[in-house]
Amino acid sequence: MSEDRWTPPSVLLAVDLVILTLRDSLLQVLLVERGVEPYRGAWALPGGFLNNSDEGLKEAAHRELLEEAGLNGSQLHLEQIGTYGDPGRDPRGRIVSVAYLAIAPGLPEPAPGTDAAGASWVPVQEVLCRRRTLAFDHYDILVDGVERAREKLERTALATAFCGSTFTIADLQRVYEAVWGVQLDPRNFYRKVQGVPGFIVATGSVRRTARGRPARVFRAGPCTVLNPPIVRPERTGTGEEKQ
Amino acid sequence: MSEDRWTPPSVLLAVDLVILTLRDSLLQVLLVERGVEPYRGAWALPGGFLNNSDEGLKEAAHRELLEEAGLNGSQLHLEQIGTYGDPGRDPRGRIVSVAYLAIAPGLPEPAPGTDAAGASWVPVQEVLCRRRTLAFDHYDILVDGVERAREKLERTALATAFCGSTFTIADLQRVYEAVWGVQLDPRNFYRKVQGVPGFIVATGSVRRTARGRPARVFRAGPCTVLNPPIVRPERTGTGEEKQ
DNA sequence: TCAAAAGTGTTCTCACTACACCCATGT
DNA sequence: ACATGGGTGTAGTGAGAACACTTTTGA
Repeated sequence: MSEDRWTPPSVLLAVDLVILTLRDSLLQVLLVERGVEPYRGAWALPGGFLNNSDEGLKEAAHRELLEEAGLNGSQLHLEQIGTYGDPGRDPRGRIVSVAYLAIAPGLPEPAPGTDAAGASWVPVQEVLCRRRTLAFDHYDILVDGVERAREKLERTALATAFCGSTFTIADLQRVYEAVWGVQLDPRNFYRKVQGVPGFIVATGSVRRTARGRPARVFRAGPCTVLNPPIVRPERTGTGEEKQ
Repeated sequence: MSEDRWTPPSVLLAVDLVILTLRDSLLQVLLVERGVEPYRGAWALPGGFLNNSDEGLKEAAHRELLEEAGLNGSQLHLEQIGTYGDPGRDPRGRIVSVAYLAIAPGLPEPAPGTDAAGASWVPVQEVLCRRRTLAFDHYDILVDGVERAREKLERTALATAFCGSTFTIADLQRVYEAVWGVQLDPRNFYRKVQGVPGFIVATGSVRRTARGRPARVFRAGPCTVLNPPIVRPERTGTGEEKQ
């Protein structure tokens, strides 16, 4: 505990983003193609270094969100996943990265044409199945981020962050099904979601679709913590746990 | 994404520890009395700066665990809580701190006489009730750490980390009761714990106490994830939710 | 009139709670 | 004998799964 006279080493601090959304009823993540070494040409999570010494961590995450994905931070779910600081995780030197999870409502446009032209949405399954590899330890970060999202769907109103300002219960169900990778019974889901006080509130209007009865339209309610929770069905050992 | 020619600012990286244990059937945390400015004389979580640029984050946590608490890291639960990096959280300058949660079995000796003489175990309740204040943002870190421990008791075998290598089911129950701050039915707890395959395994021997029937002795089983989980009884609104 | 999607009612099952009860020990 | 804590049996309760059924729309 002799912290006098000796100056501790300083490290470079970066922020990486796991930005999830729902597109074509699929859970997708925003990836960028790296334009510089190392891992030039490989896919990676969007991110970057802290701007200056006065920038907060979450503040930096918001800035990267805007710069690299064109997403305006306000009214967008953003939470810290964890910090990844193994020496050797970046060949450039000692770089410690704080990872954030962001949830965006399904955007109509596929990729941001703004700043990072190489950015595009990729189905999470493609990465998880190793059909597409990521730079650095970004695979681990993505896995942790997705798992975080899966957990939080159970007990928080995170699912509404995937939807726009209004949505139907079927929309919400598609979120749960895509993130969890399961099929849910629409009838039971309907009642379960309605049974959580303050989770969703009806707007009064309905939404017409191609066919079938129009669905009531809802918006996110005041409750952020779900009580009772929407419990994820347990993957009863089909043998493909780790796959 | 113009990361050429411009060199990003570096920050000082520290590691802070929330070390929890069970003493006198109370959840306690290890605190140290600060010997230097800032916050000289105040209580704080043990921690310190990274030793050098090649030291891993978890590695640094293990080192601090040994240096400040005299706890040998091996076979000791240690997991990352999160990273706290608000500018201004430390008056000395921009210091980003990665917080770790450590769980130790109840030690017979109250405080480590080793290195940091000012260290001592303090009931978590005393801090949470603001009867004892902490330096920096260590109160927030402690709250997050305790909440993490509470959550993990439900679905992982974390509770066994509070016990020694062997324990009785009543010992385990005391862990759950202390961490959650609730009372549990011993009969139902007994069966519930036994009903989780691989959670605990009987050693065959029994432990005699002052009075009553001797209890069977167990040790931690191979399973780290509890299925079915030990569900925490919900605090049915006694009105003191946020307090 | 039919298909398709929204929304409702009802049964069954299973896990958990509560508590009565038996077992093994020290005093 | 009896107090104390360990361990077992069992009925009642409540939430969720499964699924039959009704409602409302477009074609």
